[in-house]
Amino acid sequence: MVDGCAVKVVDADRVSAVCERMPAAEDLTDTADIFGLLSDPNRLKLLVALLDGELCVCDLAAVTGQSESAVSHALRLLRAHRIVAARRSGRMAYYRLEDPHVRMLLDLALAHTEHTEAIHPEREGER
Amino acid sequence: MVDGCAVKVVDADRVSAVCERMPAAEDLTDTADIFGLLSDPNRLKLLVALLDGELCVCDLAAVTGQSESAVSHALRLLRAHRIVAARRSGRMAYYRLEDPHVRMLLDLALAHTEHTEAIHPEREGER
DNA sequence: TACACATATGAACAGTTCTTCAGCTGAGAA
DNA sequence: TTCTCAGCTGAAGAACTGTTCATATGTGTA
Repeated sequence: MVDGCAVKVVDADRVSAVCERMPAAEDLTDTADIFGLLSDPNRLKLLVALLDGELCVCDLAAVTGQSESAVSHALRLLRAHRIVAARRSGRMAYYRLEDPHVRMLLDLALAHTEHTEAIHPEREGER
Repeated sequence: MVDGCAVKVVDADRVSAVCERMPAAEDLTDTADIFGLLSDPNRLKLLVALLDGELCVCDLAAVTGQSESAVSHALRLLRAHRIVAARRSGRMAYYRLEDPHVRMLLDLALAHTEHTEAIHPEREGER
């Protein structure tokens, strides 16, 4: 299970302990993928819009201020990862947030950024 | 506060209601930035390694199987966003996870991926 | 002092991701 | 059937991101 741990370590015990607890590489990349899907402001806005319930593509475009094409591309990606799901009705497509796990992440993340008074870093902070 | 909402909407009421609840664009981009920092498997691995406490750069490199240079670059980014902080001791630098908000996101995300039995999608899923 | 070591940094390249544009599909209305 | 409308898609270019290599800084040791 241990990859390249123990090459030139300082605190060998802590290193192997941390390696023990390290999740499988596959789980880490899956998790990173989810975060990646949430890391685009436009996609994030779409998902936030869907927190309250389903919306059709053109309403999503209106709410998020994106082109319908851009929305459609974004939804396709999210749909491929089963984060949203579509319900079709005539020529309309209604999307909803399907992944409860992602919903929790969104709730947690938004709860914080709204409280935290904009600590805009961006600067090379050393302390 | 409402951007370009109400252009060509289907359900005008829902659209304006959702626009009301939509967080400020600035908060959304901040949140997206945080998710972006968590969206790289190597950076994620570093942060997970730091969940239990501080580690020096070379131990982080050993644990995560990355070059020390790569680790240093990643830590610089995370430091600039105040997600990690460094403690210097001689020529060593010990890093710790500084942002409790990010810690919560990591805990939540990992708790799920470990339970959820690999629902590897990647396919164009329609239903 | 000179050297070795831990970490930091800048620049450059490769790979990925986002956006836009043009055209496509399929459902409903005329 | 034909037209319009909602949504979908692929391709192409631009913008961004991560990695590597070479070099720099700064601390402890000889």
